[in-house]
Amino acid sequence: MTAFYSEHSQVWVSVDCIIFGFDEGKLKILIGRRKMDPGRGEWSLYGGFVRSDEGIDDAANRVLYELTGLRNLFMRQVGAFGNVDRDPGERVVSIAYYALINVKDYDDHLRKEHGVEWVNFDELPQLYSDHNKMVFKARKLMKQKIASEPVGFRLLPSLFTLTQLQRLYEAVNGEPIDKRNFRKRIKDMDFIEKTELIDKTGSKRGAFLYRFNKRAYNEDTNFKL
Amino acid sequence: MTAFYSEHSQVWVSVDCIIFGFDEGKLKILIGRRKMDPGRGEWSLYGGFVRSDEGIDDAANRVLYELTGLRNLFMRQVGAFGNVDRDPGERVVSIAYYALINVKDYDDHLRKEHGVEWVNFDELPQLYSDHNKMVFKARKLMKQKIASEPVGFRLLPSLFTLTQLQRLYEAVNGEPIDKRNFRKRIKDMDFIEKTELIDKTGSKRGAFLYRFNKRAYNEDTNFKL
DNA sequence: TCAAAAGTGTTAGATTTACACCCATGA
DNA sequence: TCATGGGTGTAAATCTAACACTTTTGA
Repeated sequence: MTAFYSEHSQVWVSVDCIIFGFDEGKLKILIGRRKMDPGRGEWSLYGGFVRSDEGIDDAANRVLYELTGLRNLFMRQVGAFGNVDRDPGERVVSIAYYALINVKDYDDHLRKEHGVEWVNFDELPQLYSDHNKMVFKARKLMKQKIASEPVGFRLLPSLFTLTQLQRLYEAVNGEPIDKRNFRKRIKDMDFIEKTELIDKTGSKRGAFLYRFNKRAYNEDTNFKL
Repeated sequence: MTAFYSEHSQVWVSVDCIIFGFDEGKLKILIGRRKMDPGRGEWSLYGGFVRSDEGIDDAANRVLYELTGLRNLFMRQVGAFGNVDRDPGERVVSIAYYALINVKDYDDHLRKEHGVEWVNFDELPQLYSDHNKMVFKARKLMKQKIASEPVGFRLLPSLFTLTQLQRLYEAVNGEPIDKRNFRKRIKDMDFIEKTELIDKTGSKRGAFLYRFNKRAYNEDTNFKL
């Protein structure tokens, strides 16, 4: 190690994950009670320390995998949080990431093993340290992202009805959307494919199921909801 | 220190600054030749290590102040960059920040002392380590920010002509703007105040100087350029 | 038979874009 | 006098938002 480095001090670096889900028409996030000191028992995001042999994105992916058993989740960095006193124990800089998952893909048994729960986004309790700040920023970025790229599908099953899709966008935007205008816009998006399958769980009449065609999207390029 | 922390490894954390300026109708950023190993002699962003007794935002502000002698610059975090091998020497996670400054506010003597130069944004050379990635992301965020909040003024003198303002927005967006439509939009923004002062440096006829009124903006709330 | 969700077009208003000429001045 | 940048309005096109009724079917 050269003198250039050694004259400076090192800190711990961790990652914290804001995991968004969508269920029963509501936006949710995954939180749990902290099992260690400091802050034992407080509501908290799930996280972990970055190891010396892994990049920060790799660390976030590892932590997400440990928690959910899922790979290739949609994940984006929220930013670094590094106030001196943010961690009551030691100096820790934490890098927040948000991820979008389909609630149904997450094995409920595994979820309970980790002691985490889906809570409604707008009934979020106070969280450990600066986690509320992280969640706030994650939400803002996620909202922007979903409005400009078709990643909302990551929160739904691979087959979904237009009403489900509308409810999702309503939950993300926090305001109701006109049904006819919404469907008109969807019809213009060639990468949302209608199938011949019908979902009967949401209504007596039944609704057509749609699917997102990633290939068609890549060719397309225009998105605006 | 509790066992909880000590079983994990620490890393160095640094900040790197993408400093945007606007001069002669072009968007510029401030870079210099690295004066230390590793990477001595390569073009690089200006940065520094985060100290154990300062937050990361404080570190960025300190580094900006060291370099420019300016306080209260408009500054935002770009994100954390933490690939294992991003720094050829040791494991360093770096947090990038971008700042907007008025080129004329930066004392040229001080600039030379630090050995940094204003280079045209679209003639950027290859930079040290992952600094090009940082610049790319900073540019994207800055563009978004300037389109949604009136912070572009931070790149101009406090008195400016409408043509200067238009050139700035053109440089940021990378495409020409219709003069009449632009001025129409500006007229609707009450927080851009016309003064009685006239700038004769840009034309024979002279052009009215305008100023940004922050107070009027805060009351206003609507911005869209 | 009726409650509940699915599905479907049109129109007015707002926003955005395109476009061309006269003005004032210093060289 | 002429070259240069400063300043101004209108009309067409596009986009957005508002709005109500019919269909299907299980309970």
